[in-house]
Amino acid sequence: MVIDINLSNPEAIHHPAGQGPIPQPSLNRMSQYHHYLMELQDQGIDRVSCSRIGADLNLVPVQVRKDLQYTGIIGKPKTGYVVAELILAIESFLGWNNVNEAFLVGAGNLGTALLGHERFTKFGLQIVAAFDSDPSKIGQWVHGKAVLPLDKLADLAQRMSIHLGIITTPAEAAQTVADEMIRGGIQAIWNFAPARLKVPTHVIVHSEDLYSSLASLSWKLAQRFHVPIQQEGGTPDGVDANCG
Amino acid sequence: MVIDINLSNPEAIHHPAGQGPIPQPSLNRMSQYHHYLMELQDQGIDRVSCSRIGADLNLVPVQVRKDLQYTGIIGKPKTGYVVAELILAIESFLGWNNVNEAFLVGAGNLGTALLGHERFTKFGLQIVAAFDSDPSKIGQWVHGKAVLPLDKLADLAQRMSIHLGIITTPAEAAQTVADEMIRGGIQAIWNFAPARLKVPTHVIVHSEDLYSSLASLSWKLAQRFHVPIQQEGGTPDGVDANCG
DNA sequence: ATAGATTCGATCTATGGTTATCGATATAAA
DNA sequence: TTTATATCGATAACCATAGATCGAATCTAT
Ligand SMILES: NC(=O)c1ccc[n+]([C@@H]2O[C@H](COP(=O)([O-])OP(=O)(O)OC[C@H]3O[C@@H](n4cnc5c(N)ncnc54)[C@H](O)[C@@H]3O)[C@@H](O)[C@H]2O)c1
Ligand SMILES: NC(=O)c1ccc[n+]([C@@H]2O[C@H](COP(=O)([O-])OP(=O)(O)OC[C@H]3O[C@@H](n4cnc5c(N)ncnc54)[C@H](O)[C@@H]3O)[C@@H](O)[C@H]2O)c1
Repeated sequence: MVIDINLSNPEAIHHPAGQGPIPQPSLNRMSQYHHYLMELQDQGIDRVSCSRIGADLNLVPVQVRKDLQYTGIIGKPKTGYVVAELILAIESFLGWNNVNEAFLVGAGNLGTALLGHERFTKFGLQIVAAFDSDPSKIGQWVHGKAVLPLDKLADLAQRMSIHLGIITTPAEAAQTVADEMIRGGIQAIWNFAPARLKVPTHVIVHSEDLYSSLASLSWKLAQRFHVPIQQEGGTPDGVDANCG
Repeated sequence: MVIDINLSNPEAIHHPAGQGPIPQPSLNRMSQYHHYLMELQDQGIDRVSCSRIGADLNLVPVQVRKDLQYTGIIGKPKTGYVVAELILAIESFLGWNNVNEAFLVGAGNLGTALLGHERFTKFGLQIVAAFDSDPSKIGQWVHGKAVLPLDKLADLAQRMSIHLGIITTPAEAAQTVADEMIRGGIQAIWNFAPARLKVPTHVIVHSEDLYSSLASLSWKLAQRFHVPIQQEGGTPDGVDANCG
């Protein structure tokens, strides 16, 4: 999910050159393009067209073209784009060529998984420390990162100029943690707890709602089994097969 | 990101009573409503209006009303909805009152986190077994679930009538795993690997693309720091604060 | 009992994102 | 060199979703 979307404030999202806003869905597709292009590069393919990308990613070519235009890349008729250039364009567009140092709070199941995910560094995300409130976890090391007491967060974030916070605590604690992060000057929060965070407008919050995805999935699955009668001229199962 | 959306096929999504399609964004919001209503119930509140919900969830009341109508719930003017009824309506709508038994493949970092998440059972998801290809993991128990060899999956899925598969393997293995799941008659796949799965049209795939979220987040963060000049009458930072 | 306030449900409009179309341009083949 | 074809980039049409409005229903307070 993601889905997601659901901009409570439909304020335009502007991209660096100021050449107009970028739709959130386009932004979400960027990492797909990036991943796909990396595969192409591994295969030694150095040029690619929107039609090719679209065919492989199940998108109409014109949508691919529009999305890529936001990165500022310029393609050549008949040839398409240079894969290497395109990858760089996307990485630069997303800011993946700079490192974002982050603090993670909640060294539990999910937090541990994220802490152990080295691949994040390839995408500019460097989790530098973990925080928890559980005395038995404080002082331990998880995947090479120290678990510190939560009350050290704000001060450290400020001193280390950390701008990104990741919340993997239970929902009940999420707001407290977010407040603490903001107190430390953190600008953006990646929230995995199913909670609506109240934050000042200048703070970016991106909530990863797994339950929302689960809802979507189980609804579709329920459709599949409980309404086999429904047949009104459309597809046998009126449910789209691929979304995310 | 949640997200998403990105229906490659804009085929209508129909809901049980066949009273028209439900927008994917509405579906995604359902779990938010559910979570919020549970909180209300904990606080002993038994009635709620769309205005109230909207105020608390940062949505306009009319959108809340529309979303809730999809569940078939019927409200009373002046009073609003009965919280308990509404919760049941949403759960029944999403199929959360039935149990979805699932197989998980890839008992690594993320897989372990999911296996250990008991709360899923509250939402109808019961992960009954894990699978892996790593001989050192096979035969072990993770959070009380056996880790079995992948080649047992198809047969077991069929015999146990498992309809849901969860993929938490590296991207390279995802397609193989998906194929195996489909061979076992699995109808829906919750995919956490950053890979586009090719599946028959009758199989539902929901990809949880964390990199996509990360992209969105890091783009917004990059905006924040690299374009402080941009000031064209709108908000100081033209980036929306809350999305998911 | 009646007046007033509030909210639901339905219809209509606006916005934003997706998709189709068209001209321009670069490559490849004749 | 010329011609055919594929692809880009821009514009325009289209469609889904979000948001506004309005009448009808219900509750509360006088
Ligand atoms: N694990 C999953 O698969 C999964 C799936 C979906 C959603 N989530 C959500 O992710 C979050 C974390 O899930 P989890 O399974 O890792 O839970 P967990 O219980 O394993 O870990 C939570 C951690 O947060 C710490 N914590 C609690 N209160 C804190 C506070 N006030 N300050 C700092 N740390 C605090 C706990 O000590 C613990 O280490 C939850 O909100 C959960 O709903 C998890
Ligand atoms: N851990 C995270 O925080 C995180 C974040 C974003 C995305 N992801 C994605 O989730 C997936 C899993 O991540 P992870 O960190 O748990 O990786 P991991 O390496 O810890 O675990 C992967 C597991 O899959 C198993 N596996 C490999 N090939 C297999 C096959 N063919 N059949 C069955 N099992 C196989 C491995 O033995 C291992 O146990 C990856 O695709 C990763 O990109 C993970």
